[in-house]
Amino acid sequence: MSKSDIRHLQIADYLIAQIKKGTYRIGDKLPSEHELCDKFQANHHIVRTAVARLINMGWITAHQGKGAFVISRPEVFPYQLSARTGFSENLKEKAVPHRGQLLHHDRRHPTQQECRYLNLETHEFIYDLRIKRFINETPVSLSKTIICEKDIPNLENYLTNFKSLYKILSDHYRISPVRTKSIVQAILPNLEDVLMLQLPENVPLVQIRSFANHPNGHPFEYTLSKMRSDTCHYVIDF
Amino acid sequence: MSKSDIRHLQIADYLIAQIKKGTYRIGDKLPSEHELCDKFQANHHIVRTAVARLINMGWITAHQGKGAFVISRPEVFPYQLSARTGFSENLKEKAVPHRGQLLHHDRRHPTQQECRYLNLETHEFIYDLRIKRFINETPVSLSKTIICEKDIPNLENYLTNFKSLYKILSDHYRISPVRTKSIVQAILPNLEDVLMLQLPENVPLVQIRSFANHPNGHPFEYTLSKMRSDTCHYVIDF
DNA sequence: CAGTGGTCTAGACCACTAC
DNA sequence: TAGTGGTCTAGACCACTGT
Repeated sequence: MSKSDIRHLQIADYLIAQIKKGTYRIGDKLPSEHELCDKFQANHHIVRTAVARLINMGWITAHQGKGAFVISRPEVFPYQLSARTGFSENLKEKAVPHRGQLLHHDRRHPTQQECRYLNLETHEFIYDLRIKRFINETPVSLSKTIICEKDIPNLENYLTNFKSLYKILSDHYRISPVRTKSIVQAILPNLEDVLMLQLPENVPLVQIRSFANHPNGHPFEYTLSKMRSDTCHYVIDF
Repeated sequence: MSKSDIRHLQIADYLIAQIKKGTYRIGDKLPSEHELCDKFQANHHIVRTAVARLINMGWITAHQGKGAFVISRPEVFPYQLSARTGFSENLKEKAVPHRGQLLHHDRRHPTQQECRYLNLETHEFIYDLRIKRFINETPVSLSKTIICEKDIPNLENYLTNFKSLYKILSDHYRISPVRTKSIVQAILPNLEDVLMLQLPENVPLVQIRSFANHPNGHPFEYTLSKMRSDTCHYVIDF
């Protein structure tokens, strides 16, 4: 049996084609799962996995009790990946409501890997920040940032009423980190990501691991971020 | 009912934790689905969706008749995303067996979108190339490239025994395109991608849309590529 | 052949929405 | 209350692997 014979993939493919063709337009309600079962002479399960595929691919959303609707694609925001910009800097030029929420912060010794990344000794200290970011009050990304403590003593003092990390670094330390390298992957969210970002279980995320230097040139910051790419695209200008 | 109560997500999470902890090591066989059903007192279906999740997340592979095994992560290849490099140029420095296969080529008029991208009129011509790329004989990416015909007349003549597009451009036209912009997203494969890349249905892919100029500065090439990110990571140096 | 993963059916029960 | 999507059970049948 070939993949192309698989019933739920066929059904998903057919529904996507219908949406592309305009049979179902943006905002339209799809037939109910019950109706789709009749139409395709298939089981509830099969129809559901097909529908789930459309949800994960970003074609539709479903709401219990209401139905499944072709997505009115929210505006997609370009997120510039460059040597100099952070999340807020990127969006504030545009008139986009956005914010960062500090989930957790910690001052601790670095792990061995973090020592390699930031060129530190294990007895030194780092700050470990977990940040959740929103656009239009929709959660779009989770990130974990590790920064050398010696460059930014007493960071804790500035973390109340957190808004933007790069703003704190700029306002209180006059540091504007310089991104040197980013590694890009596509991943599926783990259970924590699913809960934190209120995602369907199989929506793909862009994961970026970035390294940034202190303006004076030494390794300063390591960030791992995971972002939904249905609301935000990374853009690189060369 | 919260997402964290969902049985198959719990089971997947548990199995992942076991792999991380080392209970199952690289190359080990997981218990059979039947055994997992017993262990978790859950249905075949539920166990299977949990297992499917691990497959899609890249933790395990499954083979009919044999079992499911913790993945011996194949070497991950860094793919440099820069202004000047193509696929082959990127990998040939490393001793990695790789090749490109030309699936299809066409000389035709551009669509309206392609006209905008390449600054063309609808009566001009473009080449439309579909290329599938392999690393170690594993298919890793599919791409669609649109190039202005006027800069590369009679491209057809050089497409037999296709190996690398950028090599053809360099050898026969002395053109080395300059990438100006890339847009990065995470997507799920459509049915065609699944078949062509021999993928599990829900493995996330990195999709990159790139624009490149002719060395003399005018828009020259537009490429949409989809790549598995379990075998290849995009790396950007700033 | 038995054991394993892969696809599908039939049907129960729940939670949410709209009327 | 009826209709909708969401989770799960029980069990059939197939395809592939190793003996």
